[in-house]
Amino acid sequence: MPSKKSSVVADAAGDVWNAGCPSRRVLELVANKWALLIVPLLRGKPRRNNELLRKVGGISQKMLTQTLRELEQNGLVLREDLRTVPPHVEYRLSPLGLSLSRTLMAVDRWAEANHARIDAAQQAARARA
Amino acid sequence: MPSKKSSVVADAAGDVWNAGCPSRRVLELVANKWALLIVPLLRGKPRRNNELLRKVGGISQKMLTQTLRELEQNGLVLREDLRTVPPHVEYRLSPLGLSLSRTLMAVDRWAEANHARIDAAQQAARARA
DNA sequence: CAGTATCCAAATCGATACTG
DNA sequence: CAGTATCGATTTGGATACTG
Repeated sequence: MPSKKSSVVADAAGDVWNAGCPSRRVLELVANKWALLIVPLLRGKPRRNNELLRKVGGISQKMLTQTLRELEQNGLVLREDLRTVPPHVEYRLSPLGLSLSRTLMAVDRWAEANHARIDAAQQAARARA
Repeated sequence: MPSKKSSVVADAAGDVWNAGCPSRRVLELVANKWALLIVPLLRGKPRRNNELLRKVGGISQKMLTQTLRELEQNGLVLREDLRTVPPHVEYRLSPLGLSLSRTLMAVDRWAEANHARIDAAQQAARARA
Protein backbone atom coordinates (compact mmCIF):
# COMPACT_ATOMS: atom_id res chain seq x y z
CA MET A 1 0.00 0.00 0.00
CA PRO A 2 1.09 3.56 -0.58
CA SER A 3 2.39 5.38 2.48
CA LYS A 4 -0.33 7.46 4.04
CA LYS A 5 -0.09 11.06 2.90
CA SER A 6 0.56 12.84 6.15
CA SER A 7 -0.91 16.23 6.95
CA VAL A 8 1.28 19.08 5.94
CA VAL A 9 2.10 20.01 9.47
CA ALA A 10 2.89 16.53 10.71
CA ASP A 11 5.57 16.09 8.10
CA ALA A 12 7.56 19.14 7.17
CA ALA A 13 8.44 18.07 3.66
CA GLY A 14 5.05 19.51 2.78
CA ASP A 15 5.40 22.99 1.45
CA VAL A 16 6.20 26.23 3.21
CA TRP A 17 8.81 24.37 5.23
CA ASN A 18 10.63 23.62 2.04
CA ALA A 19 12.83 26.58 1.20
CA GLY A 20 12.47 27.12 -2.50
CA CYS A 21 8.83 26.15 -2.66
CA PRO A 22 6.79 29.02 -4.11
CA SER A 23 4.56 29.07 -1.07
CA ARG A 24 7.57 30.09 0.95
CA ARG A 25 7.72 33.35 -1.00
CA VAL A 26 4.13 34.00 -0.01
CA LEU A 27 4.96 33.33 3.60
CA GLU A 28 7.78 35.82 3.48
CA LEU A 29 5.49 38.35 1.86
CA VAL A 30 3.11 38.07 4.77
CA ALA A 31 5.60 37.56 7.57
CA ASN A 32 6.21 41.21 8.26
CA LYS A 33 4.49 43.48 10.67
CA TRP A 34 3.46 46.17 8.22
CA ALA A 35 1.65 43.74 5.95
CA LEU A 36 0.04 42.23 9.01
CA LEU A 37 -1.29 45.65 9.96
CA ILE A 38 -2.12 47.10 6.57
CA VAL A 39 -4.00 44.25 4.96
CA PRO A 40 -6.66 43.98 7.67
CA LEU A 41 -6.97 47.78 7.73
CA LEU A 42 -7.95 47.77 4.09
CA ARG A 43 -11.13 45.82 4.72
CA GLY A 44 -14.39 47.63 4.21
CA LYS A 45 -13.54 50.97 2.79
CA PRO A 46 -10.66 51.89 0.57
CA ARG A 47 -7.98 53.92 2.28
CA ARG A 48 -5.75 56.77 1.21
CA ASN A 49 -2.04 57.19 1.72
CA ASN A 50 -2.21 59.77 4.47
CA GLU A 51 -5.01 57.94 6.16
CA LEU A 52 -2.91 54.79 6.38
CA LEU A 53 0.04 56.81 7.52
CA ARG A 54 -2.01 57.99 10.48
CA LYS A 55 -3.75 54.72 11.26
CA VAL A 56 -0.72 52.46 11.15
CA GLY A 57 1.14 53.70 14.16
CA GLY A 58 4.87 54.06 13.71
CA ILE A 59 5.06 53.45 9.99
CA SER A 60 7.11 55.77 7.81
CA GLN A 61 6.09 56.99 4.37
CA LYS A 62 8.86 54.90 2.93
CA MET A 63 7.69 51.66 4.48
CA LEU A 64 4.07 52.37 3.70
CA THR A 65 4.76 52.86 0.02
CA GLN A 66 7.10 49.93 -0.11
CA THR A 67 4.62 47.59 1.53
CA LEU A 68 1.70 48.76 -0.56
CA ARG A 69 3.69 48.32 -3.77
CA GLU A 70 4.71 44.85 -2.78
CA LEU A 71 1.16 43.86 -1.94
CA GLU A 72 -0.03 45.39 -5.17
CA GLN A 73 2.56 43.53 -7.21
CA ASN A 74 1.36 40.30 -5.73
CA GLY A 75 -2.28 40.88 -6.46
CA LEU A 76 -3.44 41.49 -2.92
CA VAL A 77 -4.03 45.22 -3.07
CA LEU A 78 -5.53 47.35 -5.83
CA ARG A 79 -4.36 50.89 -6.31
CA GLU A 80 -6.75 53.38 -7.83
CA ASP A 81 -5.60 56.79 -8.88
CA LEU A 82 -8.58 59.11 -9.22
CA ARG A 83 -6.40 61.45 -11.26
CA THR A 84 -7.58 64.60 -9.61
CA VAL A 85 -5.77 67.71 -8.49
CA PRO A 86 -4.75 67.58 -5.76
CA PRO A 87 -4.01 63.85 -6.09
CA HIS A 88 -6.40 61.33 -4.66
CA VAL A 89 -5.31 57.70 -4.59
CA GLU A 90 -7.19 54.85 -2.98
CA TYR A 91 -6.03 51.43 -1.90
CA ARG A 92 -8.33 48.51 -1.43
CA LEU A 93 -8.14 44.74 -1.20
CA SER A 94 -8.53 42.46 -4.17
CA PRO A 95 -10.69 39.38 -3.60
CA LEU A 96 -7.49 37.46 -2.94
CA GLY A 97 -6.41 40.13 -0.46
CA LEU A 98 -9.76 39.96 1.24
CA SER A 99 -9.31 36.25 1.67
CA LEU A 100 -5.90 36.81 3.20
CA SER A 101 -7.19 39.54 5.46
CA ARG A 102 -9.40 37.06 7.28
CA THR A 103 -6.38 35.00 8.19
CA LEU A 104 -4.26 37.96 9.17
CA MET A 105 -7.00 39.50 11.26
CA ALA A 106 -6.94 36.34 13.32
CA VAL A 107 -3.27 36.94 14.05
CA ASP A 108 -3.92 40.55 15.05
CA ARG A 109 -6.75 39.46 17.31
CA TRP A 110 -4.62 36.79 18.88
CA ALA A 111 -1.99 39.37 19.68
CA GLU A 112 -4.53 41.66 21.25
CA ALA A 113 -6.23 38.90 23.19
CA ASN A 114 -3.04 37.39 24.58
CA HIS A 115 -0.53 40.14 25.04
CA ALA A 116 -1.14 40.19 28.79
CA ARG A 117 -0.22 36.52 29.04
CA ILE A 118 2.86 37.03 26.94
CA ASP A 119 3.92 39.99 29.01
CA ALA A 120 3.47 38.00 32.18
CA ALA A 121 5.54 35.14 30.81
CA GLN A 122 8.26 37.54 29.81
CA GLN A 123 8.31 39.13 33.23
CA ALA A 124 8.62 35.73 34.82
CA ALA A 125 11.47 34.80 32.48
CA ARG A 126 13.29 38.02 33.29
CA ALA A 127 12.87 37.41 36.99
CA ARG A 128 14.38 33.96 36.55
CA ALA A 129 17.30 35.32 34.57
CA MET B 1 -26.26 58.11 23.38
CA PRO B 2 -22.60 57.05 23.61
CA SER B 3 -20.79 56.65 20.30
CA LYS B 4 -20.94 53.07 19.19
CA LYS B 5 -17.74 51.23 20.07
CA SER B 6 -16.47 50.26 16.64
CA SER B 7 -14.82 46.94 15.96
CA VAL B 8 -11.07 47.00 16.32
CA VAL B 9 -10.47 46.65 12.63
CA ALA B 10 -12.91 49.28 11.52
CA ASP B 11 -11.16 51.90 13.59
CA ALA B 12 -7.42 51.62 13.89
CA ALA B 13 -7.11 53.32 17.24
CA GLY B 14 -7.81 49.88 18.67
CA ASP B 15 -4.66 48.12 19.62
CA VAL B 16 -1.98 46.53 17.47
CA TRP B 17 -2.21 49.53 15.19
CA ASN B 18 -1.10 51.68 18.03
CA ALA B 19 2.68 51.60 18.17
CA GLY B 20 3.55 51.34 21.82
CA CYS B 21 0.65 49.13 22.74
CA PRO B 22 1.93 45.90 24.27
CA SER B 23 0.04 43.87 21.71
CA ARG B 24 2.29 45.37 19.09
CA ARG B 25 5.26 43.63 20.67
CA VAL B 26 3.42 40.35 20.31
CA LEU B 27 2.72 41.08 16.69
CA GLU B 28 6.38 41.72 16.05
CA LEU B 29 7.27 38.52 17.83
CA VAL B 30 5.07 36.59 15.46
CA ALA B 31 5.65 38.58 12.29
CA ASN B 32 8.73 36.71 11.18
CA LYS B 33 9.00 33.75 8.92
CA TRP B 34 10.92 31.49 11.27
CA ALA B 35 8.38 31.80 14.06
CA LEU B 36 5.65 31.21 11.51
CA LEU B 37 7.33 27.97 10.52
CA ILE B 38 8.60 26.73 13.86
CA VAL B 39 5.56 27.18 16.05
CA PRO B 40 3.24 25.05 13.92
CA LEU B 41 5.98 22.44 13.59
CA LEU B 42 6.07 22.02 17.33
CA ARG B 43 2.53 20.72 17.48
CA GLY B 44 2.07 17.10 18.44
CA LYS B 45 5.46 15.78 19.36
CA PRO B 46 8.31 17.66 20.91
CA ARG B 47 11.18 18.31 18.55
CA ARG B 48 14.92 18.37 18.92
CA ASN B 49 17.39 20.94 17.69
CA ASN B 50 18.76 18.93 14.79
CA GLU B 51 15.35 17.75 13.84
CA LEU B 52 14.12 21.33 13.51
CA LEU B 53 17.26 22.25 11.65
CA ARG B 54 16.38 19.66 9.03
CA LYS B 55 12.65 20.28 8.90
CA VAL B 56 12.74 24.03 8.64
CA GLY B 57 14.27 24.44 5.23
CA GLY B 58 16.86 27.15 4.93
CA ILE B 59 17.20 28.04 8.58
CA SER B 60 20.64 28.35 10.12
CA GLN B 61 21.62 27.12 13.56
CA LYS B 62 21.94 30.70 14.65
CA MET B 63 18.43 31.69 13.62
CA LEU B 64 16.94 28.50 15.02
CA THR B 65 18.44 29.06 18.44
CA GLN B 66 17.60 32.73 18.40
CA THR B 67 13.98 32.11 17.46
CA LEU B 68 13.52 29.31 19.97
CA ARG B 69 14.98 31.41 22.76
CA GLU B 70 12.72 34.28 21.92
CA LEU B 71 9.65 32.07 21.86
CA GLU B 72 10.74 30.49 25.11
CA GLN B 73 11.24 33.86 26.78
CA ASN B 74 7.73 34.79 25.86
CA GLY B 75 6.12 31.68 27.21
CA LEU B 76 5.24 30.06 23.90
CA VAL B 77 7.81 27.30 23.84
CA LEU B 78 9.07 25.06 26.61
CA ARG B 79 12.61 23.80 26.53
CA GLU B 80 13.40 20.54 28.27
CA ASP B 81 16.93 19.40 28.77
CA LEU B 82 17.00 15.66 29.45
CA ARG B 83 20.53 16.10 30.80
CA THR B 84 21.95 13.05 29.14
CA VAL B 85 25.24 12.43 27.42
CA PRO B 86 25.25 13.07 24.57
CA PRO B 87 22.86 15.99 25.11
CA HIS B 88 19.19 15.56 24.39
CA VAL B 89 17.01 18.67 24.43
CA GLU B 90 13.37 18.83 23.46
CA TYR B 91 11.22 21.77 22.51
CA ARG B 92 7.46 21.76 22.73
CA LEU B 93 4.62 24.23 22.82
CA SER B 94 3.16 25.63 26.00
CA PRO B 95 -0.64 25.83 26.12
CA LEU B 96 -0.32 29.45 25.04
CA GLY B 97 1.93 28.40 22.19
CA LEU B 98 -0.54 25.74 21.16
CA SER B 99 -3.23 28.37 20.99
CA LEU B 100 -1.03 30.52 18.81
CA SER B 101 -0.11 27.61 16.60
CA ARG B 102 -3.69 27.28 15.46
CA THR B 103 -3.67 30.82 14.18
CA LEU B 104 -0.28 30.53 12.55
CA MET B 105 -1.13 27.26 10.88
CA ALA B 106 -3.91 29.10 9.14
CA VAL B 107 -1.37 31.50 7.70
CA ASP B 108 0.84 28.66 6.51
CA ARG B 109 -2.11 26.94 4.94
CA TRP B 110 -3.23 30.11 3.22
CA ALA B 111 0.22 30.47 1.71
CA GLU B 112 0.18 26.93 0.45
CA ALA B 113 -3.34 27.15 -0.88
CA ASN B 114 -2.87 30.44 -2.68
CA HIS B 115 0.69 30.63 -3.88
CA ALA B 116 -0.35 29.79 -7.42
CA ARG B 117 -2.68 32.77 -7.50
CA ILE B 118 -0.02 35.04 -6.08
CA ASP B 119 2.52 33.81 -8.58
CA ALA B 120 0.09 34.42 -11.41
CA ALA B 121 -0.62 37.93 -10.20
CA GLN B 122 3.06 38.63 -9.94
CA GLN B 123 3.67 37.36 -13.45
CA ALA B 124 0.94 39.59 -14.74
CA ALA B 125 2.36 42.57 -12.91
CA ARG B 126 5.80 41.92 -14.34
CA ALA B 127 4.41 41.62 -17.83
CA ARG B 128 2.71 44.97 -17.37
CA ALA B 129 5.91 46.56 -16.11
C1' DC C 1 -1.86 65.00 -1.48
C1' DA C 2 0.94 61.34 -2.83
C1' DG C 3 4.54 60.16 -3.44
C1' DT C 4 10.22 59.69 -4.99
C1' DA C 5 15.24 59.97 -4.07
C1' DT C 6 19.13 59.76 -1.21
C1' DC C 7 22.05 59.13 2.65
C1' DC C 8 23.43 56.56 6.28
C1' DA C 9 22.91 54.15 10.97
C1' DA C 10 21.36 50.02 12.82
C1' DA C 11 19.67 45.51 12.63
C1' DT C 12 19.84 41.00 10.38
C1' DC C 13 21.83 36.89 9.10
C1' DG C 14 24.94 33.28 7.20
C1' DA C 15 29.30 31.12 7.63
C1' DT C 16 32.82 29.51 10.33
C1' DA C 17 35.22 28.06 14.26
C1' DC C 18 34.92 26.49 18.81
C1' DT C 19 32.89 24.17 23.50
C1' DG C 20 30.83 20.89 27.03
C1' DC D 1 24.23 16.53 20.11
C1' DA D 2 23.31 21.10 21.18
C1' DG D 3 24.67 24.68 21.23
C1' DT D 4 27.94 29.63 21.76
C1' DA D 5 30.97 33.29 19.84
C1' DT D 6 32.44 36.15 16.37
C1' DC D 7 33.11 38.47 11.91
C1' DG D 8 31.67 40.67 8.01
C1' DA D 9 28.34 41.20 4.04
C1' DT D 10 23.72 42.51 3.21
C1' DT D 11 19.41 44.30 4.24
C1' DT D 12 16.42 47.24 6.50
C1' DG D 13 14.49 51.37 7.54
C1' DG D 14 14.20 56.25 9.38
C1' DA D 15 15.00 61.04 8.39
C1' DT D 16 15.25 64.53 5.22
C1' DA D 17 14.72 66.97 1.10
C1' DC D 18 12.47 67.31 -3.18
C1' DT D 19 8.57 66.76 -7.16
C1' DG D 20 4.13 66.88 -9.92
